[in-house]
Amino acid sequence: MATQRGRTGKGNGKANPAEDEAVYQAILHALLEGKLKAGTKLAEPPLADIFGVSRERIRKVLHRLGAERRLEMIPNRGARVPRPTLDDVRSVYEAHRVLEAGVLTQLVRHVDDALIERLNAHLAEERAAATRGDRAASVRLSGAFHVHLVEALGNAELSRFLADLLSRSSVMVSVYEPATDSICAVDEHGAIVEALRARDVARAIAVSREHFLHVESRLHLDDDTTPAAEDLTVVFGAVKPKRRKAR
Amino acid sequence: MATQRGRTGKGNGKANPAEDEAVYQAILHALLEGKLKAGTKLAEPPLADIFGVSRERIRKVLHRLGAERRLEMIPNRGARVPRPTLDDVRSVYEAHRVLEAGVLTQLVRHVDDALIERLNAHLAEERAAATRGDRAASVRLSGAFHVHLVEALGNAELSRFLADLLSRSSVMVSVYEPATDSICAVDEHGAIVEALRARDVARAIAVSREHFLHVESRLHLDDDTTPAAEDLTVVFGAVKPKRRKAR
DNA sequence: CTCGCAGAAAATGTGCACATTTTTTGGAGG
DNA sequence: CCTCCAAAAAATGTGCACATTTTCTGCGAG
Repeated sequence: MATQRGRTGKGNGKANPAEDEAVYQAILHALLEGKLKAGTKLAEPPLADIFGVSRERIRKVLHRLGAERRLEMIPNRGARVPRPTLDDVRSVYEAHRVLEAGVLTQLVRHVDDALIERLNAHLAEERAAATRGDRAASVRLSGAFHVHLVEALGNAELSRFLADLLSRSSVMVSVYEPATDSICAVDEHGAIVEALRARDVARAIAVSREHFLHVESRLHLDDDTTPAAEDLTVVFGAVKPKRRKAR
Repeated sequence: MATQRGRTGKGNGKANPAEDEAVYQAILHALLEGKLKAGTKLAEPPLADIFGVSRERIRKVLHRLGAERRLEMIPNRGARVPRPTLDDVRSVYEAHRVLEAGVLTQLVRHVDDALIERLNAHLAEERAAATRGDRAASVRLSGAFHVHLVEALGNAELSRFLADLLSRSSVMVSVYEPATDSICAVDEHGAIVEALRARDVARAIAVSREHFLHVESRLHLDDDTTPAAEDLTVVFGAVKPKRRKAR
């Protein structure tokens, strides 16, 4: 009865954009969180089952994620979590590095005390998280630092591009995990702010560059390439278990 | 007979990805070419009629273009050609400027004679088009110059971002047409190459910056804001007139 | 035991029939 | 002549029933 199968089941096309968004967010979140391992197949029927929505709903979301290049869509063969190569990862880091060089170049023209103050406040947060040993917060704040830099320019296009790069690299760390030990070097962030305060473009760029190369160097290839079969019901554990399949 | 309307028309789900692509390309092309004025409503039924495909096909393409932010999608209200504000345009130009600063910074580390030679060859083409008075070619080559620069880095992410910016600004010129007179200053491109050859980062960036500001300054607001109602059959004139409506 | 290959099962792709908005139309009243 | 409002018309959104394609399965030949 759960889904009224009686009759020919004429469409009752009731609009519910929030539901689309919920499914989208759930899958995206699982993706960014690294809960979905690279190579995992995302089939429509099981997902529709798990979220308790129609298959069309799932289909639309999957295609959207594909258009955003967060999923790999193959015609007639469905969606898979992409398995980035090491070169892909380097490409993303390099892009971030190049972008930040441009951002810093532009930023030194607009630095003011207020900006420096805001950045320093952020650095304080980072240090607090580091000494606290809160790794999750450290990772998050580390990325947020670069977001702060680009957002200081107030350019929506650039901000969006950076957000795209960050989300993509955050997925990648789950494949090429950058060593769980020491955290992203808050001091390097501090050095960037210091160079900015001094209006020293060359130094800011140099420090930023070193920072990225440092992070990049920590990447190591996990050649075990786990076949990565996964149980989706576990990943999206009890999100909206309207219906289930017995089998 | 063209589209077998007899029977209840049960789904004949024959896959034809090429058709999707054709419709997508047709609309995208019209958009980039500036044939679709800002604010134009793109309704599904007429488009389906013009291209001779099902409405679902059109719908999918429209949503895809919306996801790429080339069309403005409003829930329950369909797709419209976006009407960028002057600030939007400036934002795109600024993003391009900032990005190129980063690209040049990175590029001076990898310049070699072969690259300089390629760029000079391109400049020769630009000059030829300019003296020939071929405005269309000039505009195209002017954009291609910047593409050459970023592609010299061989970074797919950066190339994609630039392509995105360029395609967006090309749409915008149809709204804020940057004076049909003198062309994009080939000399400024030449100065960038010259600075690259000399490995002079600061100068390259400065020249590039001036170049963009120069182009930006030519933008002028067309406040006439044409109501822009348009006949789609004219825009997509006889692309695939399988069926037509009499009315 | 491996390989190959039908047949079955499952998954993806598409048109269509509606439900739900939104937009247009046509007067009635001020 | 303009404004407001209800009914009609048109457009968008959604589930579903298929067709098509891919993947899985079982079994027999080498």
